[in-house]
Amino acid sequence: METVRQTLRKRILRKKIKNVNVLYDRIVESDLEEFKKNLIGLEFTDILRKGKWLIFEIGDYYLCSHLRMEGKYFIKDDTEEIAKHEHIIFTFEDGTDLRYHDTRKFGRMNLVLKDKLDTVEGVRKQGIEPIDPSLSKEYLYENFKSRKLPMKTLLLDQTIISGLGNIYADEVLFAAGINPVKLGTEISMDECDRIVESSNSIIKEAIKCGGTTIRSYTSSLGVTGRFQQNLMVHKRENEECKVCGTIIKRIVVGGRSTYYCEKCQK
DNA sequence: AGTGCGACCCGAACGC
DNA sequence: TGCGTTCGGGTCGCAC
Repeated sequence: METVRQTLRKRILRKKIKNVNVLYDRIVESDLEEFKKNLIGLEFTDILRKGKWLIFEIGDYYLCSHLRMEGKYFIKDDTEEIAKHEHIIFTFEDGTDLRYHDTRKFGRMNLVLKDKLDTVEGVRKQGIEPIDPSLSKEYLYENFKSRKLPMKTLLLDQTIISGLGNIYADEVLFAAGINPVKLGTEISMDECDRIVESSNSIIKEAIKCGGTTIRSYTSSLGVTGRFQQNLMVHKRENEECKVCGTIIKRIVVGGRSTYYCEKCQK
């Protein structure tokens, strides 16, 4: 998401919106008519990010956008035909479009006045980012110690740590040497410290790499990440652990595919 | 209150 | 150059 933010930021700021075309209503959670009308004539002035939410600054508003599993943004000439799965189209006065593409239609957008940002529940409830220095072992310990849920599930809880998805959660647990099914109630202060360190270094490195692209087709704006080369466990079922050679296992935790090394992760 | 699980969608990958 | 089934980079709501 940070890669998407940085790339988009270079390409769409200071361009006046001439038209907004919504082809699939349910993506827009805020009032649809306001969404279609209020953005016309305005320019994006900045793009922020909170966890996996992109937050476009525009006039008196924030446009909050969550891409969920497969949402992507493309910039195209406005003369190009609308492709399948392009659901929301912002047309700029310079003849280009910003197009939101989402195969599974899971993504969501909310247009809110700036002082109402907290009314977007998902945005408001975000926890602390791995790259935020205020993420501490004490904070994690307090949030984990009473929870009878597997650590894998707790790392995916965006209200505790903000921004870890299924890939990075597996990688953080591997780097921290923690078994994904270990319960929050069983976790030590030292393990929390390792989660702070691992999540910070993994996310920083992933941002440097331009993110992770697993499925081989074009990602947002045609940008392809390189972090998949650094993956130690995720999507590596039946392959050897790069540290100890043990065969990587795949299990399901909280309904999510989970990859781990049973020797390295106790 | 906290936890488990189906729903939301669709295409790709898989099994036969 | 089949066809049905399963699975998934995420989150929410509902049942228990």
